[in-house]
Amino acid sequence: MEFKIEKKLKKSLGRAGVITTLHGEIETPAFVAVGTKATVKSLNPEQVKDTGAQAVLGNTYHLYLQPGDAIVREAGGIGKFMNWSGPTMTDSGGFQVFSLGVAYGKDISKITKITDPSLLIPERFDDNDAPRLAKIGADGVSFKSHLDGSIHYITPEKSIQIQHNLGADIIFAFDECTSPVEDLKYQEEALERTHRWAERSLREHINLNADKASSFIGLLSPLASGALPLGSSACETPSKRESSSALFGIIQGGRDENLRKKSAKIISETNIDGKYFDGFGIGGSFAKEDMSSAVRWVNEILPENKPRHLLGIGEPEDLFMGIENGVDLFDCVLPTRLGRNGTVYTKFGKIIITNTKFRNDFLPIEEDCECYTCGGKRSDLKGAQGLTLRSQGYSKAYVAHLFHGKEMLAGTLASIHNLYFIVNLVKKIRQTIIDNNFFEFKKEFLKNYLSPHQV
RNA sequence: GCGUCGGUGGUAGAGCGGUCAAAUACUAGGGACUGUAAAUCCCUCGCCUUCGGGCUACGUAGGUUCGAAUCCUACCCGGCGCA
Repeated sequence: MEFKIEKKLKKSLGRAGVITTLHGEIETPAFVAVGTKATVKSLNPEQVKDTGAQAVLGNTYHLYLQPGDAIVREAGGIGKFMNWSGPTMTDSGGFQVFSLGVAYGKDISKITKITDPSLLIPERFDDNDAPRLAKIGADGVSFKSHLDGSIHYITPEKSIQIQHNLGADIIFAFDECTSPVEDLKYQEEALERTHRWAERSLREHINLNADKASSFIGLLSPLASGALPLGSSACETPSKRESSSALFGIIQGGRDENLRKKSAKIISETNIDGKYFDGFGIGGSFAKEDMSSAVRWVNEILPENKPRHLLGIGEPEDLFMGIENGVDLFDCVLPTRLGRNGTVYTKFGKIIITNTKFRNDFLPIEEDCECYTCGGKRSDLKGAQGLTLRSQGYSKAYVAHLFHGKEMLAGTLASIHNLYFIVNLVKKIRQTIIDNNFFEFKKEFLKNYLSPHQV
């Protein structure tokens, strides 16, 4: 993996660049589609590609449980397995330490509305035997499978081994995403743990690469003698080579400035015999107000020449914030989850498509949207005189009808629109960095998007 | 015509003397969702309300009872059986 910065945003940390992987380039800043279980929910890879998404991010924990990383490896890696030819990434399972741990069954998530963490500290105490599916142990995390209740102990080494089997282009160190509700003392402990795990992740990654390199040499000998192993093809060798991935370290530290900066410093300096992380993830569960400062503190310290991924974010306003503060990659479940649940993005804010007022609204979700759902990607249609026509696309009334009827196509059409909306918002922002009008665009977009007026 | 079973909120369907404005599901209305325990979850769903409560309701009309969706009578409507 390589990363090249093309242009920097003046008076800020922002930049536009290109990440080159063995499966293609990612022009950054970029929004990566989330495909937890090796599928972007309700979309096939072609539909994902048509939204403009350049990469897909799967999940270690989910794919380890089902179908198992051995199967994915046998299939030729997550990309081949899911029939996605572009760049792929996998998350380490670190988020599940949080979502299946302290956050399990609670009203806390990636973004919390609680601004003052001290408000919730008392709750922590009568909370210790609350049911949870993830428990942090001495040198890893024990997970109780949400599928069948079986217990799995995931260590940093295990996470990296699984991720090597999954074979994504970019993989992440195993970390602990902490709850914003935890106090400073806990955040410190957790951060030290994440840092120890980071080093172990990196070490395992390097060891596995070394093993691969030696088995790769081993593979060469029968080829050199012209004796192809039965069942193998000439493609085998390059595909083995393709399995080498880049490892990103993850910064944590909650909302505390010192911890965030310390984490950025330690993770960026972590190395095994002079081998460092290839890029960085910025993790954590935030109160929304804390996010921009946390990102800025971190990115001021991280080396400029390596990509930074703001994990699990975000909403349009978060994307502007992140990009301005030096983030290169984002991923977020919102476009697809909101889509499946009947909420769609528009430049004037989100709308709930099932609302009564859309039942007889025969216009597309956004008339000038270029996504398939809104009709924009239908320019291949020809009129009587051979003129190119713009399809009317699907109307709000129709999409609403599909939701009311619980038709599968509902989630698909809404997800296509949402993913297109977010992916292309980031693309537009990238272009404004290159064209030197980022701040104007940001002001104009957010003025419309955050204002309450209707579509 | 006789007998019999039944008629409950937008729908289906519990309730079978007080704790019933009536379980539950669906529909409907509104909302939430940020490295996916998620095609999920939450709230509302007779009318009025100063949110304490008030009023009208379980086919219709009477009656029994301190009290009836629940018991009795008549009538209306529907299913089934017999003529």
